[in-house]
Amino acid sequence: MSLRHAVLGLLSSGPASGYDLLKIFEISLANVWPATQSQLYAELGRLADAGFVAVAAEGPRGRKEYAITDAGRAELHHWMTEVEPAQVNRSDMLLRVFFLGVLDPDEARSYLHSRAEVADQRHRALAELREFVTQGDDPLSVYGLLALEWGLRFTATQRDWAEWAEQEIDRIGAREDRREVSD
Amino acid sequence: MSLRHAVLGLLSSGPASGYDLLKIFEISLANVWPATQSQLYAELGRLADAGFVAVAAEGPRGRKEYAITDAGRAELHHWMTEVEPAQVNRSDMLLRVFFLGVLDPDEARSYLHSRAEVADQRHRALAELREFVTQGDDPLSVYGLLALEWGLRFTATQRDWAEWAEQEIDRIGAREDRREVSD
DNA sequence: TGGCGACATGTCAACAGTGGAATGTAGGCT
DNA sequence: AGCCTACATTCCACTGTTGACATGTCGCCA
Repeated sequence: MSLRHAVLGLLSSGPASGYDLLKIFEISLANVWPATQSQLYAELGRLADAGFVAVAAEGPRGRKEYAITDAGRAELHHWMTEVEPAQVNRSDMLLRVFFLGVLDPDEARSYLHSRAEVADQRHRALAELREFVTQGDDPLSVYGLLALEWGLRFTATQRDWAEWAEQEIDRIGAREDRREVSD
Repeated sequence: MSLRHAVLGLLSSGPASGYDLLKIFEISLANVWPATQSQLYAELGRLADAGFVAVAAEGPRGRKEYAITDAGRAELHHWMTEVEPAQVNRSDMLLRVFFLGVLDPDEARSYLHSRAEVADQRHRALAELREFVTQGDDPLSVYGLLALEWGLRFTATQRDWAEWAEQEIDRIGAREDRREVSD
């Protein structure tokens, strides 16, 4: 049920159409809570039925501008302050780690190496984005920068872990070799 | 479609019933890829239809032991080596950060403070788990320890970030106060 | 003025995940 | 012998997510 709160959150800083929201989802929320167009329009409909948003204006091409209502603001506030964020986040990246034993050591190392590279790339992309964003003036909201910092730290941790884990595979191999000799 | 690979991965180290697998999901995979009983049994059925697993033995109480087939092993290997892990992971924790502006500074700080505390608790629980696991002998597979280390690092990063962000809220407040004075 | 690209919304089928209910059996303890 | 617990499976309704398809319009530029 977080899509609905993402929409309420976006509308909390001003009215927008489904189309507008879709753009914002693609740009700023893409790495946190991606949403497709079908989902978005459907959610706007449900939100309107529930009285959390209302059509504030109609424009050309059937454009409907939605604005958040007081009930919507209350719901958003409630979600922000009273609802515990989910504690588990599924990760197919980590799921594979559990089964690394089905690969041979070279493949396992290669998997971890790729994780490190991907994390490093994402880290550098975010660093560049921050550069870009802090230079211009008003830019991404202040809170967007907190999220960006999270991404920076997270990708760095991920990269370092993957590099460590890759070396760990070697150490495991060495350990098993010794055991074979002593057997 | 990762549930199916989680099941294949578990079956790759030996046959098990749906009930057995459910236990394993609750214990070792709970933090990586949680699954419910209904999902599991349904997936086992589909996997059997697809020829990736087969009923190896039937036991008391209608127990069916499933074993992975060669086709299943091939599918698992393919998924491990050829399929790119998802790069985005939805996070309602981070989604809220984007909208921290709708809260007043006290509430925002409190939100971040809770995140730091939860992360710290989880960190300590994992540290204890590792203690427990590395003391006994064979324990969690070696690769499980890589995942555990990931959790340790991730929770530490999360805690540190949340503590930093909490202070950042103060700095933002101070900055805006100065601006008000100069206006 | 003709057409293209961006604007804009809506619908549908399929799959994935959640939570709960129903049902029944085997084995161990008293 | 009876009962309780753990074992074990199946089904269902609901929600959330994806991707594709369908449809139409406005405004600008050649």
